[in-house]
Amino acid sequence: MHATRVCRGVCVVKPMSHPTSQRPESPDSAAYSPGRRSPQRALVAQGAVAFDGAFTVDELLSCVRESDAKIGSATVYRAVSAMVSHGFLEAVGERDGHALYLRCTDNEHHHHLVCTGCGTVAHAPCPLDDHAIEQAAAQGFVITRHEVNIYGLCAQCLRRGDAQ
Amino acid sequence: MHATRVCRGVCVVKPMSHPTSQRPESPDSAAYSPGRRSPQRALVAQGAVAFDGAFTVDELLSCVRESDAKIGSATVYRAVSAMVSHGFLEAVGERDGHALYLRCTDNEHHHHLVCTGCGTVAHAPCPLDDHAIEQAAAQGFVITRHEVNIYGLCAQCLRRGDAQ
DNA sequence: TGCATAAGTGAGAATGATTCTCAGTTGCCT
DNA sequence: AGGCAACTGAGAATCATTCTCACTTATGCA
Repeated sequence: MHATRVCRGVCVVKPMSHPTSQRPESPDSAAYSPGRRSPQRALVAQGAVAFDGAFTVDELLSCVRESDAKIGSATVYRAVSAMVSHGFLEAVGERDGHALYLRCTDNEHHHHLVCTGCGTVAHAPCPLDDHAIEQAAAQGFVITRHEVNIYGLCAQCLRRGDAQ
Repeated sequence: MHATRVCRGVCVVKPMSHPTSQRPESPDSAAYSPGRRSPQRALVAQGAVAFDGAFTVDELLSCVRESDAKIGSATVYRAVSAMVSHGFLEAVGERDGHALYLRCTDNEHHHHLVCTGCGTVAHAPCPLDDHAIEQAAAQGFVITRHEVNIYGLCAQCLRRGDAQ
């Protein structure tokens, strides 16, 4: 059951940069995930924060393996899953059959517009405004869940003339 | 590149019924798919029309196999893929890891609200109104593609108290 | 009609992201 | 300190979907 606030407006939040070069924050695993703290989960959280846009589990795995070469892919999948269910990460669609995730600190309910060229993300409004929900209810429907995935190209990728 | 018309309103279009009992239309394969006509593709199209709501490829396969027990699953996947790219079918999300498809004759651009209990479908408005698109453009973004999947429960399933 | 050919078919193998299993390991609570 | 549940790594398993390949068959043209 999502929040149903209308949020109009699309604003760029995160220009992409290579995640391996910096670690801007050091989030404690307790900050995003319930249960025990482990160095692996902390590394995965750090990796997620280091990405400035949408990323796949594979990309996150590569990033984390630079700090811990022996970390298993199942561990990263498990950590991502925990972070998603705890709201630290959001699923924002897919790229070439790989699920895309995003660290978004904006608590206002909204969706994301992902640049298919570089992963840069913009905010997008939620389609489920009060009007839509009322009309669904008038027909006897109760909405329980929704996914909105929007893809496009950012200014930089348009300039570079990236395909797709 | 989708149409961007705003379409407000949610209306029930298709109460679900068992697809095996009737074949309300007999669409010619030429009507939905380019290329050669084959009895298999015609059967798949008939099966798709027989469903009054969202269905998975598996369900469609079972339905079609009542007419042609030897039809291969790859054939149905290929036919569904052709129908989707020709606009005869639409992907409307997933159920238990199986993609959901829908035959919708409404040409107005909109999305669908799928009952997770029975597959009944309602129309839902598109989130990408002019305002959202303009604001994306103002940030340099060009939207190329979007997916909106909404799930809920219809009046009947709510009465029956179906879970999820 | 008869033919050429490309598109469609069926069977089964391949793919590949994700999940599961299982035997350790290790935080954390008492 | 001890107990135990949660976490980990390795690799197997899952399973929807796609691919391959040999065969069949619409369809357009001569």
